[in-house]
Amino acid sequence: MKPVVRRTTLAVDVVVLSPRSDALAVLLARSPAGARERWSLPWDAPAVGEALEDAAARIAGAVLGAAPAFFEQVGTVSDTRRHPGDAEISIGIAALSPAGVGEVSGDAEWFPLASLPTLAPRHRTIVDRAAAVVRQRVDQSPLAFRLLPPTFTLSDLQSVYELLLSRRLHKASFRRALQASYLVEPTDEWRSEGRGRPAQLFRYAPKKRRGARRGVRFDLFTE
Amino acid sequence: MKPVVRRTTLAVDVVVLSPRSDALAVLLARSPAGARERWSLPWDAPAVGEALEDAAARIAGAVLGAAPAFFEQVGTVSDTRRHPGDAEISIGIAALSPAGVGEVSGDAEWFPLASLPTLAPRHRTIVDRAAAVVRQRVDQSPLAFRLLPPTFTLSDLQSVYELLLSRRLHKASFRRALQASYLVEPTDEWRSEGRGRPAQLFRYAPKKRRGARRGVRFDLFTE
DNA sequence: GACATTGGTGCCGAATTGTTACTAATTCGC
DNA sequence: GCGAATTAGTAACAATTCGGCACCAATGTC
Repeated sequence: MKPVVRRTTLAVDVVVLSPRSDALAVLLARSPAGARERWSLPWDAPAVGEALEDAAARIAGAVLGAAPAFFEQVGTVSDTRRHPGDAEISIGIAALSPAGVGEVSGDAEWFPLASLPTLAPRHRTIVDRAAAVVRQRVDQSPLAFRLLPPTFTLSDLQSVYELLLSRRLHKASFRRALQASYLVEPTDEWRSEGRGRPAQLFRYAPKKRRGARRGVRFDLFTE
Repeated sequence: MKPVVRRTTLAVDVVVLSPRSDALAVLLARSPAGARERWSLPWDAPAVGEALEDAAARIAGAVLGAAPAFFEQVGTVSDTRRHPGDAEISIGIAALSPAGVGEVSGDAEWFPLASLPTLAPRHRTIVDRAAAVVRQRVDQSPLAFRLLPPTFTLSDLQSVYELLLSRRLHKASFRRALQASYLVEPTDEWRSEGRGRPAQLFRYAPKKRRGARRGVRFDLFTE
């Protein structure tokens, strides 16, 4: 039996994540009148010939006012859970946007991940997958740097990691590991945030990594 | 502007991976006459209402003779690289099958990852992504156990990890880490492989994991 | 029975990690 | 002005983990 392709309906659903007021937040768009839920993820169909990440950039940009800097697929779903546009197939894409970037239009709003409004069931699934993927990949990929502006303090960076991992980290250990990784370099600027000692600003500038081959870590299993 | 879904053509492309003759191998199907390449990944469209992993199980099962035990999406592609059935959208799914399982039909064959025949460009992309995803997730998910039969020796397990990671591991460290993880339990069976001391057989039986919270690992970045 | 081969463990020095404590530079309140 | 509060950054130490080596165990081969 020769395989054949099938025609179906398709949507790209984008989970824009950004640190807002000390929590990891998702950008939701107000649904058009008559929808079952008041809020939904930004979504649309990709244009003909448009790459999926380009579609995600366009969709996120329309709501955020600026295109996020980083995209990652978090899974394609085809189950029976309802999609706002009744697409059979949804491609879920996480987009990371630095804190403070973008001018959210009146039809959109940031919601902390921990207190989302009701979403269409498929959108709820995609948000959960996006959060899981981001948390899983945070120490294999420089995701945290995509949630920060080009220059940042080490305390900023640590805060982002604490948001993503949902736990406190030890300052000295964090900085020691970062130092050893040659991922950041200091600038000659300093930021004064009001009270406290001013902090030096760093930028993400990964250097030559000598192969830091480590043993197998069985203790990182998530299932 | 209200978003709308778009109709498109869809295929599920499956990368069946299994250790065969001391290498990680991919199962390829002989292409029908007239195709540009002699070999291709097993693929088909999902049936209406069929979940993607179910479709992957059906597609892999038809070629392998037995359904693999584990599936994981490795990315959906919509670029212009050619698909054997000219699908606009391909959903790539990795399937892991234990060594020795299945009776490959005459129309299929195992190829070591390192020496694949020419594939349609999109299939080549999907194979590369599958290999990358499996290698990245090998110490976050019990993938290696899905490439082994229900009982196995610790040397078998270490060999699979070495195949997946493409490097040698230290025996004592490997076993120490495994011991501490409570992922396997011994059976009372032993296997004699000809020469050498017989090895005890173990089975995958993950126990209560006390939260082994570790620090951030900047040295695992892959890009 | 010596030897080769594979399985499995004990031990030790080196490297890494978690923690506590300390110093540094600034603002705030008086 | 000056000490308390606050945030940044580092030193030093103890505990743990890791990699390598050596060794013992059990089997087949000659």
